[in-house]
Amino acid sequence: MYSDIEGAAKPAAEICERIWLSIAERRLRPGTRLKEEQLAEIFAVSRARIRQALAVLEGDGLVTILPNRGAFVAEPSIEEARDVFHVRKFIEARVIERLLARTGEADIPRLEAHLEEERAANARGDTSAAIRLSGGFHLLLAELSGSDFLLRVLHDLVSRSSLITAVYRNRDGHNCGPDDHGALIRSIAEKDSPRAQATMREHLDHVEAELDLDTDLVPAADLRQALIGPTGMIQ
Amino acid sequence: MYSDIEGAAKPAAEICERIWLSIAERRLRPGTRLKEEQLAEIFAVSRARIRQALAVLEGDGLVTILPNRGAFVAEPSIEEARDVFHVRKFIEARVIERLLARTGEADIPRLEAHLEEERAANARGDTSAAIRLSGGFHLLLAELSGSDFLLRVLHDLVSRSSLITAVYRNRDGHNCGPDDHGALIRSIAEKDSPRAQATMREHLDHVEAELDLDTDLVPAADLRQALIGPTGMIQ
DNA sequence: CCACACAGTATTGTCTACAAACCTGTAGTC
DNA sequence: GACTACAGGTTTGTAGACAATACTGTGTGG
Repeated sequence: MYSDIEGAAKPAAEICERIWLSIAERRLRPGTRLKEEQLAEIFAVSRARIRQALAVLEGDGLVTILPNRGAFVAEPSIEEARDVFHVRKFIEARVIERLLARTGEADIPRLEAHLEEERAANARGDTSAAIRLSGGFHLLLAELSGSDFLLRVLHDLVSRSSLITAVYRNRDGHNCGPDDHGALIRSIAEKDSPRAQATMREHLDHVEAELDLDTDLVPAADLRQALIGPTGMIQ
Repeated sequence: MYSDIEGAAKPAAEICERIWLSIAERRLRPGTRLKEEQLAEIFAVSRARIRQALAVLEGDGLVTILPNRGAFVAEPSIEEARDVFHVRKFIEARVIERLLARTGEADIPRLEAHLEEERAANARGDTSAAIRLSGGFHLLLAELSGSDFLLRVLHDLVSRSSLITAVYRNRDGHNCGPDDHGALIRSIAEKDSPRAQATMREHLDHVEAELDLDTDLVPAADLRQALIGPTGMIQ
């Protein structure tokens, strides 16, 4: 997820990865305060490195930074969740369009190798790896599409999706089922662009359907709303 | 453009704004090296502030940072340009969809006030203001849509579009004509979502059509390609 | 005369120390 | 008894200095 970030500072990407995984695994709940010095001690690095890691995570929508206040695990709203998935459907359709427009003969083996890793992680119950690889599959597609821009946008979207899934998922299923990814690879191998795009759309619909985006039980997004309610009256 | 960035450090946003405007006005050409100390002296701030400004600009695709090498004004490829406009059409359609789904009675005056500013800037030949307000119109729509996520994504897209327009525009016209924005406001006022979305799409098509995205005359994107050519043979 | 290696210079990356802002708890006053 | 003002402590923001890395120019060997 963050391992492919360019830069001499390898540890910074590692810190992002660890924090991101902790959020995706629900070990860090939304709203949790992330003190810089505390993180610096945990990761045994200087505060400066923590600061730039937090800045990256803020850019990906995983943490919210309030000036002079500190960093907190972000709390995506239901509307944001819908927007993210809405946009993802278009972006990933474009990714597949670009992917199939390329030569792309050598891509299938790489995709299947990735899928195999996913299956192995699921088989041995390695949740961390499963989450990481699940998002990584979509990023691999974007990478193979050859568009740096789409890769960047999708990185952002996948990152946000991880947080959204952690907050709103209604059962303990993983982000994306490997079966869906397998079907996706088959569609791509057939080089039928409209059909592959449709498969992707169904896959994302499927992921979105596993979320509780209908309830108003947003988990303490705002203290005021959580205690008083939207109307402003004490309930 | 960058003026609404949250944060105690107001100057950082100002630096981003100045650099962005210089790029959009073609005062800074793609590939230009941006030395930190030099910028620090120009803006009379510390190098640390420059670094974080450059990091923000890199996130918006305006500059490219090479580790241990420095920051350079980015050089968007033609394919990236197409991707950006392709994505913009979907994002801005979504913005309008969300905007009209809201109550949005008080929005029209704000949009018209903004349009008036645009016209005034154009009338007095203030290119800086015209560029700033032209992008700002689209950001205002996103802001009025009420979606922080869409606003963020669109900020990124508008930013990249500015650079793309600066590189590839085939005449001296501004980014967006105010007339198009006027038609857009009328469509929105009528609360006919499909029609307003179509108007937006036409507007973006219009902007894209003013770019030279067919030529292979990418202005020195890569020194090797610029001097030797894609085939690798001396021409 | 050309190619390679080396050293000097300049620029970036990182760390540590200081200053400013915010929150919490306490004392004073109406 | 409750509200306001103030002080202490904690946390973030900023600046400056040091170390690492990459580029440029010169010298030497073939």
